[in-house]
Amino acid sequence: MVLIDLDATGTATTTVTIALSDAPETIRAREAAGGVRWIWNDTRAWYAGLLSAGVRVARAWDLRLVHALLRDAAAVIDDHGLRAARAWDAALPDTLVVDTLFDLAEAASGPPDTAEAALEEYRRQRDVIDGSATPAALRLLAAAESAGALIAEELHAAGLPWSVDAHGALLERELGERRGQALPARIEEAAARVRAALGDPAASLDSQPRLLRSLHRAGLFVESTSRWELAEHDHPVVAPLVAYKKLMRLYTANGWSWMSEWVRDGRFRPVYVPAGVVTGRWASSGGGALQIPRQLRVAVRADPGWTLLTADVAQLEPRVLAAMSRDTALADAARGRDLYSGVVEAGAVATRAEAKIAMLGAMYGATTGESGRLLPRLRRTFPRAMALVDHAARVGEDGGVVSTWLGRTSPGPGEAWRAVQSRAGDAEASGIDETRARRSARDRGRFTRNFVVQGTAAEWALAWLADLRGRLAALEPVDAADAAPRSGPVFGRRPHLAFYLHDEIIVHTPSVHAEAVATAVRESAAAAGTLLFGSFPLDFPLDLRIGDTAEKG
DNA sequence: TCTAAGTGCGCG
DNA sequence: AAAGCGCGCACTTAGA
Repeated sequence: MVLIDLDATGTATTTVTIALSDAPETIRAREAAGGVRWIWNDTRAWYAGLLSAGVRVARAWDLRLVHALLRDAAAVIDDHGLRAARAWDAALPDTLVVDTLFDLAEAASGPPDTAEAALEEYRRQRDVIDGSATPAALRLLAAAESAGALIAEELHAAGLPWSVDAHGALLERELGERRGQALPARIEEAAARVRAALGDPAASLDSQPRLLRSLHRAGLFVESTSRWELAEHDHPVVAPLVAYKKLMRLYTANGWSWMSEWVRDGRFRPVYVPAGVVTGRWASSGGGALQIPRQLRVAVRADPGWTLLTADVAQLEPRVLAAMSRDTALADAARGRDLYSGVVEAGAVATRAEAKIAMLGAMYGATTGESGRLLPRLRRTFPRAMALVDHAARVGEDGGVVSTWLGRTSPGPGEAWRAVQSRAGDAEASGIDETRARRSARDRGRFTRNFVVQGTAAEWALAWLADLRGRLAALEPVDAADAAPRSGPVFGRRPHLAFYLHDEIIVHTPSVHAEAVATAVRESAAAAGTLLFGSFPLDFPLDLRIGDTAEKG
């Protein structure tokens, strides 16, 4: 089930159904001719196999992901029966996503997999978008989402270059030698120090309730065993316990067993889940791709003859907020410099630290503490930006939905939420009912407040990635002698995205292309800003580094 | 023996 | 123990 849209403008379609067995060669040939967009039920199902067969695809339309977007989008006026087509809600189970295309022919569940169903759904999606309140934005969002789905598979196929030696050296330095079943020596030593400080040689350190009781017996009256609370007390057990937790975390989350499970052939290949978060951010499944500790960055190493380019966007979310609210004061504060310094110069607050805390508080919905205290000053200086997030919060508290810049819409309030609110409105509602209702309303308000900003930032990042992907593909591949074969047949000879995390990317590139890649990364960031926000005067400055490791500065 | 929920911590 | 959003994973205990 594959269809080809032969019309680059996308207004008319000519479709061709391709047999699975012919797919790689047919698609390779049509790609070479150009101007093609592949329409398929689920990118994961198709693209992993194509990539391992050495076939790259320029453009696609992921019916499942676009269906999910349109199902919830507030801009949709006539859904043409889309919401009732529940079969498209099903994701392909992880167990069916394998590296060979052909094993998927008999997929037992997942979205519909006939050409007829796909064509019908595609036409419906086009109709829904064309007849919506914001067709241009939704079209862009659908294209960006689909590009993201391609990129997620490509990131997995290429992988992040990972040095087992550097990782192992770090583990030995921090934990000591690996000792089979037994804990490494440094962890045992830390545990012994904790038990000595507790005066309890048998104390259990890995069970939160038991550890808490041990701490109380030793005279440390904390309410939790979290590092934050421990650090506020002056007690001989604090330092060794914090050290123990730190080492144990490294050992269990990213130790030798993580390495042997997730690093294969010099590559870390996490599974990315595009739009896995309601806001449109990506999630990941397996390998903890989105939680790799900075400490482990030393293990990210370019192949010989290759180098790594790491780039992240400075203060992406407040910049996006400035653009979507058309707040020129905030844009002025951000343009050409560190946004937080600009906020200080605008006179809103006294220090950069205050600016950061206040701005994050505005986007997350802080009400108390330093952040809450600084908010009124931010509102005075940047009224439009603050009005946008305040309004999003109010809509959420009232049970409404909010949308990102391109039209991704938040989920509605659940049945449980409504029940809590309506109970508080009953004649015989108790004070507890009212408190609970108010609190859940506020909770939801903070969610919708953040949704519009986090979600629009995710859209900007998708636009950045999609644009960059095209620029990287246009660079000359290197000779076979300079190849990095572990990056796979498609990416072994050309610069490729190797990692992505919300506002940061790592590109693995032949060294000869490093400067060209840096230019491409900068230009694509600028292009993403223009694509989303037109001529609104705001830049998206990057912190960009080139080197053989991907350590952050 | 399985699942769900709680806790804590890593990332943005 | 986070005040203030969004995640995933490891480990434990409680409950069926």
